[in-house]
Amino acid sequence: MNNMENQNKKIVTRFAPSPTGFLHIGGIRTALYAWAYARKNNGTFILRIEDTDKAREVDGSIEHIIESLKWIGINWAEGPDIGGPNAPYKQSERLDSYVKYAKILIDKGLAYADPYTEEEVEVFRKKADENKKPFLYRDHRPENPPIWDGSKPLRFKVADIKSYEWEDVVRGHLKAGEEALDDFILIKSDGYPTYNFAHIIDDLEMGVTHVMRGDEFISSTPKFLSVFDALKIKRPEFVTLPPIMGDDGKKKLGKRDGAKDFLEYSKEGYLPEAMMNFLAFIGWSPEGEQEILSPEEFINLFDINKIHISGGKYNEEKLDWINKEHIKRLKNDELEKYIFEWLPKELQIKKIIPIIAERISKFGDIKNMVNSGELDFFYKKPEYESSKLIYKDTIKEIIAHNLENALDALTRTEEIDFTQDKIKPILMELSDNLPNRGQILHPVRFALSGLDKSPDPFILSEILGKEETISRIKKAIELLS
RNA sequence: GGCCCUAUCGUCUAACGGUUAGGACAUCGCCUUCUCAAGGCGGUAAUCCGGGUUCGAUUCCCGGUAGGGUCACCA
Repeated sequence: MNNMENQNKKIVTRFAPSPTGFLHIGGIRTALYAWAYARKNNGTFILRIEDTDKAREVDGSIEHIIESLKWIGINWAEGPDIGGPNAPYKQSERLDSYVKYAKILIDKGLAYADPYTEEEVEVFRKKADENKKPFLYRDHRPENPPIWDGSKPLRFKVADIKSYEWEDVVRGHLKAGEEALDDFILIKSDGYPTYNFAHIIDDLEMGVTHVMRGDEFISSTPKFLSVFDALKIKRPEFVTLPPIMGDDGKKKLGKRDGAKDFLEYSKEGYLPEAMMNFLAFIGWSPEGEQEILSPEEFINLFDINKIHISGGKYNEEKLDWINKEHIKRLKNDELEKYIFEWLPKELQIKKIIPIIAERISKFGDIKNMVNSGELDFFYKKPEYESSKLIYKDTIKEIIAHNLENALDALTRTEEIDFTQDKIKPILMELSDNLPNRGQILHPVRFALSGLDKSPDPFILSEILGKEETISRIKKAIELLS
């Protein structure tokens, strides 16, 4: 019944992080799916900040979260930075709403002040532990609780203790026994609501139709359901996302075990559209076999019914491959912009771009290329031993002779503008008469680069230009004599 | 420990009970090649175990095992 009712409604999804630090790929993935689903259905995507735990709050988190989401290309129609019809979007500014609904529950006799201290509750808990019984607060429900004045926690009173069953878009039919129900805290003694209560009220007031979140909330869903019943409000659709496991172990990815700040990927030179592509596939796959998706293609293909049930590992090798594929698809001017950002002034040569582009999987790799000195020869004459010019066991005189021929041909050619298309035939023609092309191509390449491993001599001479190419070959001949 | 959930190549996954179990990453080999990179072609490699149901189980059911989640005045 829920399903049919919601089909005619405008889709509203939200991402509701708590400002307790940076976001890692797990959080971004949750946001991505909620955003994509709303986008695909012309719905509304809301950003809400769940800042009800003042002790764990970290300064600057909200800005950091917003920056992370914006980088990957997720935008929202309503949020703390832009406002909207359901403002405010920070739970700490919505306390009136929680109190309003709390009072409704109190009036119905479905909420009461908790007279015990934390220590006293702890004693109950320990005792249950010792008896190897699950702890339930409701086993200790006070007979005559005091009037709630805000100084004590306000607890929900489960009226109807029963087994709950519900439908999850991803997991299907789920159920839990009555031990999943308890008199949990709605509003803490500091006046802030708990997640368990606040998110229900907010989702209700903001008209959220689809709740997407990790599987850690499955266990507490019966509690939410009991509140829906108490308040007589309709359940939203539950969309449980599969966990993302760490690269190494089998554990769910978390900040404690190595999950990094999402913005680190930006600093390492990954493309935001590649990150979106990568994240999209951790927990979902489309119908076809296409693996490289633009943001538009992803939104178009996204289907919550194809979200996976079981968790997948975070695989950085796959990320690198996806990123490389996205680099290949970049327009020339975009590619230049990205690559030049990582290059020192003297290496910001247009012609060097394809050489670099096909050798990296992320732009941060350029840093290693620069630091290793393997690009220096583009602006600096190479230093090397003359023996390095020798190809296999070819005798020195032949190498020198071949270099002379190359020099001669390149000097006499009428081409002023050296391009690899023009240089290649010239050198290849010379090499045709040789027992092995390496006898001329190797010394030429080495004369130009001074490196065991480098791009081919044709592209090198194009980048270096006629004058520099000829000069370096001359120098090699001198070294051999 | 109680409750809940999950299980296909090393990894991510596809396969509305009938497929030589498909694809991708990684890996290996070959081709192209003076080296590197890129590219092309190909190979190795999987249904956790045990019972059922069925003419026929990767697929449905039960049990085991393994893994994950959760049992807060955290979200």
